[in-house]
Amino acid sequence: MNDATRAARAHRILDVTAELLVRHGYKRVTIDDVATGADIGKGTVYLHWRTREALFWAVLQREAMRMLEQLLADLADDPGLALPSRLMRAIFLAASERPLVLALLLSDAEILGSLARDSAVADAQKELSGNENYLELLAEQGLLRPGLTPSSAGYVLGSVMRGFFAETGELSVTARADLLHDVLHRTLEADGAPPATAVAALADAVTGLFTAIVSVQRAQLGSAYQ
Amino acid sequence: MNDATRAARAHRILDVTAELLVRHGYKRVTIDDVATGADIGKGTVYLHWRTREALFWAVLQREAMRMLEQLLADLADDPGLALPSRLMRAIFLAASERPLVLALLLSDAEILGSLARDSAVADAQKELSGNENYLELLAEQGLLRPGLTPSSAGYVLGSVMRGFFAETGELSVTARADLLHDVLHRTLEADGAPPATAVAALADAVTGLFTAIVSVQRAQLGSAYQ
DNA sequence: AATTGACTAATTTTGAAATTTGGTCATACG
DNA sequence: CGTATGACCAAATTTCAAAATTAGTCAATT
Repeated sequence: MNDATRAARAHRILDVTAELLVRHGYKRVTIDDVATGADIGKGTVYLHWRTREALFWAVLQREAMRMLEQLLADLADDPGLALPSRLMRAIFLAASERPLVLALLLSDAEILGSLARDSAVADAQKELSGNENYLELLAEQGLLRPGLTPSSAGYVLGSVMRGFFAETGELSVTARADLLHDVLHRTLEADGAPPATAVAALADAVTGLFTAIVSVQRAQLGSAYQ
Repeated sequence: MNDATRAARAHRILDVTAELLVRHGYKRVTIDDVATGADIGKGTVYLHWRTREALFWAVLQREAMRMLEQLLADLADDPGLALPSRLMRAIFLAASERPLVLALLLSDAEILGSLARDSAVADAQKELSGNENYLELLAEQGLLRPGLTPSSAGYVLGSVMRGFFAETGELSVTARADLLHDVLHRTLEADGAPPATAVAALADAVTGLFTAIVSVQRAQLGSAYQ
């Protein structure tokens, strides 16, 4: 079997697993279900992933990666999207239409199961709601509101993201996303239009950061991807 | 037995229960433990509360009430404390030194047990992190930033409060409280110093609101209180 | 009249047996 | 050949009934 066929099968397995995870939750998805759903034998699943956890984690990684790839594409057209208010609004919207990414960010025990207590999952959560490098970057480019340290800004960013993801009112997703933008813009960013050079530098750095994450994930997915 | 002695005993029971709840969590606190700790018979506990849940709920109510009473005292000296940024900062600080109020706001299942799924608890959570009346009040007094509806402001207030309570970084409690103040001030409040008359009216209304809550709770606590 | 703790019904815990499921690998297959 | 498979086994989970604990009551006691 060639690499392309093998990768296609890996993706079919991930598709089935993702579907089952969203529909039934971590505990109720068995490897037998996955194998049956993908029309293959159970042993074949283990030709791609060593354990059940590794398979489920690969599903989450692929979802997060797809979101990052979309963000990378948007970022290429519009560097201003790298600013925290706009970036977090975009992440909020993109995550809202991806149940598994949402589950990841909300630590949904029903869907994540034992992965909810995994350190890799904790890392991914941090990564997606403002990591340290990103905040240092903002500070370096003078894009942080004067008086804010990267650490304070990080706490605010983390808290606000967590709160907005967790709180589900009657408002539409876009209305909530716009409010998130407002809060972060007024709270974290300096007054006035940011200098285009700083924004460009930030966008480059964010692009590099996201690309690095995507590469690491792609490597971990191994031959299962592409 | 006169009312004062009876109330004193009720408070002793609540003291013991509060202590045990914080130390051991909901599931591990038995009525026998409480009775023994308060040096009375088990039946005596039931002379004050009909069920175990009612006793535990009374503990939480008393804690929340004490916090509100402190806020009412502070509010009397300083009407500006009724503004959302300052009020939520005060609630954040006051709750942070009250483990049971913190558990209430964080829906801590370990400490709240089955109460975590109680509707009265959900109501109390809403009450303490910005209720609807409060937001209407802000709107009426023109203290909300132009463009914000009470419902949008309510969503922001709820999300931000939830996020700040849940997120525990390396920052000190006061640093986090100050950041909470900043976020809410910049996000919810109109620019410039608020008119003293509006602030006074708001403070009066908030005082009325809190007093009403305290009265209701006091009534529910019944002869157990005062 | 107020308090109590022995008592009971209901809930929770325990543990062992039965079932399910993750992971392996000798066999079948193309 | 190398790849895919499902019968197989150990480990984990579920089941279920017996044992233990505990919420709530109330006749006896103070």
